Amino acid sequence: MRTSSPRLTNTSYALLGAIAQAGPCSPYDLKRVLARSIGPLWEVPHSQIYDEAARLARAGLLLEQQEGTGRRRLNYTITEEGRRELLRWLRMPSRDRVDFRDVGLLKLAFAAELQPAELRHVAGDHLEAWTVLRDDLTATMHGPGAAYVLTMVEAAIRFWASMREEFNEAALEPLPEAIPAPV
Amino acid sequence: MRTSSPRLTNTSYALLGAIAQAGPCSPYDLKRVLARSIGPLWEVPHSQIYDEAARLARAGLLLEQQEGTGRRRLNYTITEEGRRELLRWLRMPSRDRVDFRDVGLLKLAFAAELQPAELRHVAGDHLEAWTVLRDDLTATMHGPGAAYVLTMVEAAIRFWASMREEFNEAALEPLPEAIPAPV
DNA sequence: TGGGTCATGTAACCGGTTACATGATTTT
DNA sequence: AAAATCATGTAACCGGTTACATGACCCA
Repeated sequence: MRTSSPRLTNTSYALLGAIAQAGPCSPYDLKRVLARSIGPLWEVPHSQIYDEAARLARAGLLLEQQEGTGRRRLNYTITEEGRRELLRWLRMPSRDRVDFRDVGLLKLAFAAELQPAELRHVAGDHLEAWTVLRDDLTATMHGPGAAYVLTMVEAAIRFWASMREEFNEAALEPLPEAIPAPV
Repeated sequence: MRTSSPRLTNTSYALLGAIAQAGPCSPYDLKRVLARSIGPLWEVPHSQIYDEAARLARAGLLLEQQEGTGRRRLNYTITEEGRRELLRWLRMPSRDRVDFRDVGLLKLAFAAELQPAELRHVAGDHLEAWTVLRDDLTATMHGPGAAYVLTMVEAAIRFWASMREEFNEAALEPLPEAIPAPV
């Protein structure tokens, strides 16, 4: 049992946490558990789940077992060592940067050359996208993480809504007239 | 001039936008412009800026010129084609997923095994980190993106603050007594 | 029993990260 | 003129993404 693993990533802990939470899992189960607890703002593609689970098994943090019959799929169980590592990480201060990668932020930052009407359109676009996202995760996410993510999503929705209003008004206002030259 | 480029990434548009906004730039200038407009929630390491700027130049979207004297550093200017591509992207509906990768979300999702006191500690940790981040970006970020990011950061701060309160109260409450057996 | 979706995997590529390294400027 | 920091680059590695592919199960 290899106990010295080549550095665990956040994805590693996501898997450890999911298995600790849900019990023995197939990779597909893991995908579903993660969808419920982490949600669509931090997706882990299934191909990565296969890789990462195998890696964690090699590191001795998961136990890998293959079904003897039928689909012969792999099943993973957390080991005592895995649970210890998860708890250690949970208690450890978090030092990682937060990433908030939203194309809306990029566009906003560099949209100086767009007309107000175009900006309103951009804002409407993103308002729509965030609203769809909210409905999606309201339906699919559960647990303590959901409340956090919802908080953030609602904040984004309020922001884009007010931004659209702002440019609505801007678009309705007549363009500033040239100041008449004093006689 | 190669006009068919191998797919532009968000990072590509970040650089295009930065140069459109700030005029001719050295890679180091770009780093600073991005720090101001995109901020610390979407960092682009300087090594990547060098690579990406060279790629954009090969694609004909930036013009690369080397100083003839002194440090002989590279300077980039946006081309007409680059500006067109930037505008095209700005006007295009955004289809990319938003990524919100916050270790706090992970810990929250899988912290079921922690004691209330430990959870309070986690919440305090993240409240502190987000507060530091807010002060940082208040001082360093400027432009329309800053307001958006601030909105999100303030939401996170409110969330973690209320979460810490919640577990404070939980910790203050006496543990539920065993119900006295009826006589 | 055939079509669709669920489930499971493999493989190649590449953007991005991390680490190394050094020259130019500024400060003390 | 030494130290510190600013500025600039290179290079290797690897996690993560994308694309390919196939077998099992369900339902009409």
